[in-house]
Amino acid sequence: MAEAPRAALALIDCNNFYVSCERVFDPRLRGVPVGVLSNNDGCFIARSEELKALGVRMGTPAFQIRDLIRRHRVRVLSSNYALYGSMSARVNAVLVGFAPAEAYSIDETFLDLAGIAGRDLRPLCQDLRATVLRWTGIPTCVGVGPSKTLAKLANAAAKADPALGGVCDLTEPQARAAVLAAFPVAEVWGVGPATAAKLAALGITTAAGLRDLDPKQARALGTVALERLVWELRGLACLDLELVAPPRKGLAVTRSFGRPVTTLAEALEAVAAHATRAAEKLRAHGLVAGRLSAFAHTAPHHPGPQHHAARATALVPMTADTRDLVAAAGRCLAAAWRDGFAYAKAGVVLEDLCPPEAAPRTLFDAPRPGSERLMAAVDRLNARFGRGTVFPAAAGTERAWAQRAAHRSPRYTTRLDELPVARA
DNA sequence: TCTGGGGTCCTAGGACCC
DNA sequence: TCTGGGGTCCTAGGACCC
Repeated sequence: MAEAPRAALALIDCNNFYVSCERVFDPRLRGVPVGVLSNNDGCFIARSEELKALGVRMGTPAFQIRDLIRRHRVRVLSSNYALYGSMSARVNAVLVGFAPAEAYSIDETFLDLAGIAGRDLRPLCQDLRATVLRWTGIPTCVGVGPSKTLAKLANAAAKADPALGGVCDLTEPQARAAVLAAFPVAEVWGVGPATAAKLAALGITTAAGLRDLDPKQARALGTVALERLVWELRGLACLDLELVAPPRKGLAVTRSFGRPVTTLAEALEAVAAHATRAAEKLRAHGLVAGRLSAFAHTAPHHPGPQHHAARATALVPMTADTRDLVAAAGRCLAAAWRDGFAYAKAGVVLEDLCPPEAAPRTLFDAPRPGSERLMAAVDRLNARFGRGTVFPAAAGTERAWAQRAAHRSPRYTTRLDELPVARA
């Protein structure tokens, strides 16, 4: 009987992805501590190795380490998602040339190496890293294992130990034992703080400990997800590679305000702008929505009275028309609004998404005539002349509530007027 | 003064039905 | 002197991920 092909999944993870993207286009950022901030210039969401070495943790609020930033001349950047999204597409374009691929997140891709398994995979993985680096400028690490969870774990091991040269292969059970015994269970993919605490109470602190937990006990302790994790750590793949992206279920546009908002009029403007952006995203996916909710809430970190204003409504008929979504969002927020609070954040969430041809027909609520053609024209104008060229009046022009983004780099790869310039 | 945004999956519990 | 059992659907909230 022929032996079944050995399962081998590779996870390619870009190193310090956002920082690496910035460094591709600005060499002055190389070799110095660099951090990229979240929206609103709030906290650090990407750090160069030099910044990690200074002890700056993921998610640290920028204002808390102002001193350290000045002392060590940390280069601080606002996030530039147009650049990162486009660089991510470049990396994936390289990877799909190697093997069937699942783009898991903006900086991680799984590859199915089963067809190539049975020989040493390390030279292939090194070739893959070198090709991505040469063609995109982005450094990566590669982890290989018989399941997604073990591939993730192998990747973390490759990142942690420079001696491995950026590649760690855990397909062989002998290779796994030592790595799992040294790997903190709290860092296993799928184990968050709540589960880690429950496991610690049982004396389980390493990935090896979780692997050896009775699957039934794992299910009782957590959920079916924790039981699956035990099997995955034992080398049994429970999570399939998703070569075709599953249909999207929901979509949200939420933003903190640049400063506290106290009036309904201002919050309505913000929510109209968010609904406008949500409608654009919805149409870009070729979908319509059946349900919308809008919210505004106060800042949970701040003292003072807290309030979370939120309402949802059905969209009948289902729609992707900016005018419908802006109107629905405004009605929801106005209905939920209470005066007397300092609101910090607002958003619009769309759910029950489906392609228009799958949307139920309604007898009495006909869709707006000409909606599709009008929206297509608006999208074309905004694509050609820049986002925000055409927008509903309700979204306002003052935008005093808008976010800070004081340090954004140019959109090198997606805007002609922001192309990098080389002087020779 | 200053603490992100956008997703998915799972479960419990209520409403409702036969 | 005593109130079934089982099924589906929906929603809210928790947990986790990047």
